[in-house]
Amino acid sequence: MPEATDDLFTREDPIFANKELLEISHLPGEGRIVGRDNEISDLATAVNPAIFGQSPSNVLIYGKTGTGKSLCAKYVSQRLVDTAGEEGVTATFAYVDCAQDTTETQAVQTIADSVNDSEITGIKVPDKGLSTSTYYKRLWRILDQRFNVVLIILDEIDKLDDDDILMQLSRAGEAGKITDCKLGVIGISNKIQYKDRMDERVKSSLCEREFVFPPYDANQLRDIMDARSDAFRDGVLDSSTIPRAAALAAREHGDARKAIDILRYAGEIAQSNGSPTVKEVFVTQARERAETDRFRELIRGSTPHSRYVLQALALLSLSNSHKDGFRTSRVYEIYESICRQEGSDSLSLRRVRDLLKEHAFLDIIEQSKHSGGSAEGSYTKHQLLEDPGVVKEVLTEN
DNA sequence: CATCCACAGGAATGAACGGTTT
DNA sequence: AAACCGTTCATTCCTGTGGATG
Repeated sequence: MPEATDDLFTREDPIFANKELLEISHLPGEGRIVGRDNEISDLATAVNPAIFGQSPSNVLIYGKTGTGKSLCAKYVSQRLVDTAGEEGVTATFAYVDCAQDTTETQAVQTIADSVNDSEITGIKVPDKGLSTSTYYKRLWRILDQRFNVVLIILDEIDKLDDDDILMQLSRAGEAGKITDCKLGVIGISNKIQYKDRMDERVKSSLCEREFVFPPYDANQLRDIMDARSDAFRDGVLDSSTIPRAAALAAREHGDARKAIDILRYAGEIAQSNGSPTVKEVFVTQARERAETDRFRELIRGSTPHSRYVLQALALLSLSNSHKDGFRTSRVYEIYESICRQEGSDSLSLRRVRDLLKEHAFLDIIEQSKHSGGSAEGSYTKHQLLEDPGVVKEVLTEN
């Protein structure tokens, strides 16, 4: 609707000039990745052979969330594909978020689907309905048909509930499943201990190279935010805003994603307050909003009972502050009463134990094992890692 | 030193569901 | 239309665990 001149809507955003720069999905272009130069060149040497159509080294990357692991992996892979193309080698890479595709079948499906082009190959990769081995067979066919080299990035590899896919991928060449195509795996994990529970055979082949990404320090975070500051209009950012946000984020976690979230929220708060500039004080409010948003995202899609369990724990933490956790039976009692209140049948104790374990895996709660006392054997205590107030608020929203 | 209790967690099972294939 | 296939959510049964108690 062009050129209408009423003042009902603001047509010029007073704060943001280019907000996409602050979206999590936004991939910074060349020269916009800050403070990861060493990591990038290390990665590049590891996968370098692919340019000549040889097998790239398999790589495992460790590092906490928001340290630029997937960013660098994607960046290097893209550059590799481009460079290989200049050398006349057809290469591609596939990115799998194992937090979403937790099972072997789903992961293979995503890989096959993302490297496929059914117009060229004539191979169809349906979303579901096929057996795992069928997906593999189609994947190998596609790869042999189309590519000389393929890189497979497995992000959050520790969320995978099986090692099977790693086995298959690492042995694909040897077992003669693929003949014309070389395959490299880049695994990304934020749990250092992940390697310990890996199958021995997989470990030796997958961990040819290992890199650890350290958290960003305050200076790097500031550079990262500076690099994206043209998301805002000129002069809108107070000079102290970014340093404040960087200091806050560095002290707490060194997570670049969270830091950028905070910056974006600060801008949105300025917007809704009608403030002409993004003031330093908005940063603190933004941090709180970032927290609740992150938590809401974390439990999105979880079943009602999974929430009740969490709610039970939140209630316990609120009424008994400064306790180092609550044992399963206590949580279960409260959970049962919440169920009665909600008018739904409660699940078995066994099931609730599993639900608690799932939350522990997502770092929403922390579990600790204890033993002692007469007739107590071993038991587990659960403690909320999030702010109980936030948890209760989000869970009782609707 | 065997017993006991309250809890942990593995294994087997199955129903419901949404999809493909032939 | 019937046969398959994988996933998720849940239950039931069963075997460990470990320190105080008699």
